[in-house]
Formats: sequence, structure tokens, C-alpha cells
Amino acid sequence: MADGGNNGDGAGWVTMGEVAVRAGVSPMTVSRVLKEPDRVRPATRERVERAIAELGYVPDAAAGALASRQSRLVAALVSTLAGSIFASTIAGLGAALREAGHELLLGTTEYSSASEEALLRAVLGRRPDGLVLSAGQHTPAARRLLERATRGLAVPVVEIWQLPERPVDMAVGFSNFAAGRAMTAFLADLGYRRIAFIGVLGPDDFRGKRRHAGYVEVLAEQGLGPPRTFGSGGFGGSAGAGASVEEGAAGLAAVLERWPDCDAVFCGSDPIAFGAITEAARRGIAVPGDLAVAGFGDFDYAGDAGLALTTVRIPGERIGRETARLLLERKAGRLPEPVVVDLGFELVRRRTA
Amino acid sequence: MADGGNNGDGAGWVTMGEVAVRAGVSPMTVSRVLKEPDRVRPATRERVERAIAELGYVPDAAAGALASRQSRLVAALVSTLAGSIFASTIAGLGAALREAGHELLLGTTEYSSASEEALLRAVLGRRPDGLVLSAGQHTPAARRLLERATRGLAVPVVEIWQLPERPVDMAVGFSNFAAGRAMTAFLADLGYRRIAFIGVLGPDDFRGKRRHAGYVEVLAEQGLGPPRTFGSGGFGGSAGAGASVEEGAAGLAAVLERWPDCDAVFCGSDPIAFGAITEAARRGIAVPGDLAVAGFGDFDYAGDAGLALTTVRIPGERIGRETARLLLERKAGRLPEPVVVDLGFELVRRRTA
DNA sequence: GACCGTTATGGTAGCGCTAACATTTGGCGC
DNA sequence: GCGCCAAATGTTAGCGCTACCATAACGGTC
Repeated sequence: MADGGNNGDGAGWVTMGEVAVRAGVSPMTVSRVLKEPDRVRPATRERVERAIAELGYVPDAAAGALASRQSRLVAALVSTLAGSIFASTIAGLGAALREAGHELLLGTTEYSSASEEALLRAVLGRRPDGLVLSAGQHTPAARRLLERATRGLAVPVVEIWQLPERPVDMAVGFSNFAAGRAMTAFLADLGYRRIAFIGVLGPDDFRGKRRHAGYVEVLAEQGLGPPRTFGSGGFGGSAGAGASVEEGAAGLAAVLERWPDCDAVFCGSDPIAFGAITEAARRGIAVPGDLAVAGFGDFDYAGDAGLALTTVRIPGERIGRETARLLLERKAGRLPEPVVVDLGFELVRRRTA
Repeated sequence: MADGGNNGDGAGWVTMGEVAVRAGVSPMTVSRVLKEPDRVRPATRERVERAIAELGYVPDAAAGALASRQSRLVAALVSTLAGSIFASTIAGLGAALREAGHELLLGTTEYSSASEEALLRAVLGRRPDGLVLSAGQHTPAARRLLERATRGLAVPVVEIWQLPERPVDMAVGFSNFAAGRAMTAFLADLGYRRIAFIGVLGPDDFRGKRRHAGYVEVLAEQGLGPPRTFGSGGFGGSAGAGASVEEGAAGLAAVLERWPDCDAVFCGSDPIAFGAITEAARRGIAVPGDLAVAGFGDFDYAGDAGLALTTVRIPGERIGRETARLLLERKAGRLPEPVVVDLGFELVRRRTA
């Protein structure tokens, strides 16, 4: 048998071969101790485990991936980490994945759809065992890459934070439309009659538009007059929160100028609601006395000790964990069918409406 | 020449061999087109590029890593993504890395130091070309792994958001001590004399403790009496922001009970300041009229349209980009020495102090 | 003790790529 | 045209691991 690897140069990682030599077994047995311990006799296993510990051996995942044809890597592509919209989902996804021996490869597009293809190529180069997508839109080139990965090859894809009518593969999220409806109906039930909507309704924000559509529908159903919508065309609902706060303040100003009789505002996101509340305070408008404000997302600062914002809570972390579960199930060969999981949402009434 | 790879099964990725066959060159030439295009004659290069495009070839990074012994992966281990403390740093790091053809592998410990070793093992298994660490503390086992990776092997490490006296390798951040001093001195200059501190001073929060130390020192220097510190022992300064807000509210209540004459509060983080301001509002205490409040971090909601919080701004994204630069420089063989980069901070005066 | 069916272990080959060297090609001076 | 040097391309040999199959060891049966 060879010497087990890179002796001498001192700067290399310990290899499985070296562990094998030390334990007096073949590399194959070391591999089995790592992956199927039950198939190795306890005495042998202990010897190998001791060698692993003594040498500080850490298996090379790239080599393992090459040989086994599975990377144990799941790539998540989100528009941004800022604003903590996806942060809990990513955290849940990562934790659940790690428990199952997989790793999370994170890519953020930061709204540059030009770089989306580059990101996707880079990520596909790692041959991920699964793909998690938050964006709805893709460039044609990116779309083609995705197609190839999903159809021709067997890379499972999960779209999150929405329930597309025609999912690429699987989806975990909630109905933004239903959530928009629910909050609007809730405000109406509370007796508010002149409900405005402030949101970001730019071309990228598929989700925000769905929420707005829900708002519009309830207004029509309940005869609450035409929509009073202020929508900027900026970045998606997950835009840098700072920008959203500005928009909320500016949005409320615009709304009050155009419809001074408003008694409630439904904001497309919590940061927007925060900006609106700040602007209201600046103008001496009492919330909820003169004006009710509702948000969307139940972000970190919305709680009772802070804003006390009435909002819609999204089970962000559960979306992450469920996504991981789906991916793992699919990989294990169970769950051959595409699935769409609706995790719902929750109305949280606090003090602003 | 062989057939170039996995013909027939239809479910595999295109390999370099297949591209080579299509372009009528050897695999090596394809490899060169990808990595050193200048060393390939333009005519040949174009042929290869066309073949790549037609086949939708995406190189297998794991195989490349194995052969070249560089993974082009940088692992970042942060305590959490929540609260958006590190979000901008991670975003900047990821963007800068991607521009240089590297990828970001993200690991969050979520405060479970028990799982820290597992995380580190998983991450080291990918043979990262660099390691970015946000935490100060490590378990003994994790520390040993780190040692081995850093010393024996040549994995560069960058510690961020602080300037350790004895860095493991490199560091990019700012002096939390100096920042604590600066804000306290700033409040003193403004005429506040009875300045309290609310923060999380648990065992993990090295950074928060440094800020507090700066506060204490300025108080002593300027004869402002003994520190009026309320410190909970909870999670680190980057804990879930929701929890921090609660702490800020509870903290202010505790401070006012013990030292009713306070005229200013320096909060160890912006979420804490937010909670404190909310609590002040609840009690009818005018900010900054009756009580000045300062935060730390300049988080997304601190701006003028929102809280208008006086705070300390940390160049989060620049920390990320600078970290990437250091890692890449080191990898390129330049920059053989350990470096500590102080990116400083900035006092932002808004309306709460 | 020869037989068998397990169960435990080892040998061989190769995953897709690239470093290092070998070879070919092309351009140019004389 | 020949020789020569550089540039362009090809060949060989693994990187560290795991799938697959072969062999060896074991424990019981008659």
C-alpha cells in the first residue's frame, strides 16, 4: 500500500488513506465508518474513530461529491438579506439542512438581474442537490439554465414565499392574495371605511402586487369605494428596509394629500408601515385614533415592546424548514410529485389598528 | 479518444469532454478557454465558446476544486442573520467574492455553541479558501479545528466587526471600545451629565462589553459619577432584534427605577434604543426633551424618516468588501503578513439626542 | 469438518477536472 | 527552405473519495 498520501509537505489536509493506515484498515472501511457505521464491526469502528480523532481528519466533501455524484449542497437564491424578510427563512432552511448533513450555499442577487445568470451559473457549478428560489422573475438566459437543471437533470427546485399558479417544481409559502384580502377585510370589520394602500408595486414585486389585488377585491366586494392606492415603482418588497421606511413616510404624505379623509392605511410591508406611523406622528395624527395603520410581515420591531403594529405574520422559519424537508424527501426518492405547500399566515392585532 | 462522458443516460450534466468533442479540441483546451482565455488562439476560443453555449455546459466546480486544490469557496460563520447586524457585511462579502469568481458558504450558529464544532467540520470539509468569523468565543474542540486549519494548513482567517488584540490571523472591523467612548463623550459634550447604559453584557458578547468599557472610561475621565449600567446577560449584541427591543423597554424601566434622574441613555444596540424610546413614549417621557437616547449600529429603521435615532454608524458593507479583498490578496500570495484593518465608525446625530 | 448463508472488509475503477510536462504548430530571419 | 523559438495544443497522471463487485471471515448446521 502507498504511504497514504501527502507526507512531507506538511501543509496538506489529512486524507482518508492516512486514517486508514493508522487504523490498519482499508480506506473503504474508513468511508463506511463515516457513512454507514452499522455496517462496520464495533471494534473496527472504534479503531477507525480513534484514528480520525487523533489525526483530526475532516473528509473532503468535494471529493466525496465527485465520487458519489451528490454534493450535499443546497443553493438558495434570494434577492437580498437586508430588511430581514428572508433572514428567518434562510436560518430555518440552513438549520434543517445541516441537521440532515447538507450545507447551504447562499446567493443574493441584490436586485441586479444582470448578474442573476452569473450567480446561477456559479451556483449550478457546485452541482447543488436542490435549489431554493425567492424571485419570481428571471432573465431569459437564467430561465434557460434553470429549465435545463430542472428538467433534463434532476435538480429539485422550491419556490418560496408565494404559491405560483404554475410552479417550476415545488413551492412553499402562502397566498399573498389571500393575505391582502384578509387584512383588508379585517380593517373593514373593525369599522374602517376609507382604507388606503401604500406599497411598492414595481415590476419585480410579484408578491406585493398580489397583496394589493386582495385589497382591491375586498374593497369592491364590500362597496368601500375605489382603491386609494399609493404605489411606488421601486424594488421588491424585500428592498433595503431603510428605503421602505422612506417610502412609507412619503407614501402617507401622498395619500393624505390626495385622500384627506382616510381612516386606515394598509401598508404592503412593515417597514412601510413604520415610515407611515412616523410621518403620522410628525403631523400630529393619532394612531389609531385618527388613522389606523396595518403592516405586513411581522418584522422584528413590530412587537408590543416596539411599534405594537397590527400586521400579518408569516411563518418565515417554518417556510425554511419545510423547504428543507421537501428537498430532502425528494432527494430520498420519496415524494416524486411536485408539491405546493401553503403554510398560511396569521393576523396579529396590536395597537395600531 | 473516449466518447467524452456519459452518453446515453440523458440525466447527466454536460462534461468538459463533451464540449471538447464538439469543438474538436482536447479537454485541456476547453479548460484553458475557461481559465486563461488569452492563452488560446481566438479562432479556437470561439469554437469552444460556441460549443459551451450550445451544450449549456456549466463546469463542475467540485471536480475543479479537487484537481486544482482550491475550492473558490469562502466560508463565513456568523452567529445569526436576524437583526440585520451582519446582513450588509455578508452581502458585501458575497458580492465582492463573486466578482472575483468565488462563492460564499454561509453558516449560522444561532447561538448554539454546541453545534459550532459540527458547523465548522462541515464547513472545513468543503476546503474553503478562506474563513470569516464573527464570533469571539469558540468551544475547545472548535478552537482545535481552527488552529489546525489556520496554522498547519494555510487557510486564511478574517475576524470581523472587532479588532482583537491578538487576532487569529487577520481582522477587519472597528474598535468597539473607541466607539463606546466616542458616543459617551459626544453625549457629555452635548451637556448630558447623568448618562445610563443599557446593553446586553452576557458572556458571549465580547463586543458589547468593549463598548460598555468605553462608556465607563469616559464617565470616569469626565467625573460623571459611577456608571449607571443595566446589562442583561442574554445573547450577543446580534441577538434576534425582537428580543433586543424587549430588553430595551425593560432596561429603560429598570434604569428609571434605580436612577430616576437620568438625562441620557446610551444603548448598546439600535434595537435596544428602539425599545427604550417606545417605553419612554409609553411613560410620557419626551425624547430628547426629558431624556436623550443614543443607539449603536445605525440599523435600517434608524434614519430620519423613521426613528431619527442618534447612533453610531458601522460601515457594515465595507467590512464585507474589505474582508473579501484581504482574503483574495492573501490567496494570491501577496499580503503574507497578518493584517488588522480598522474601518472606523461614524457618529450620526439625529433627533433623539 | 465440509457445507452454507451471512456479514465484514478489501480491491478496482473512475467521478470531472487541471498541473505539469510533451508535443506540435506557426512565424520569421537568413 | 531550414532551423529556431515561442505560442498553441495535447497527453499523462492523478486530486480524495465512493460504487461496485470480489473476497475473506464468521457462526451455525448436519
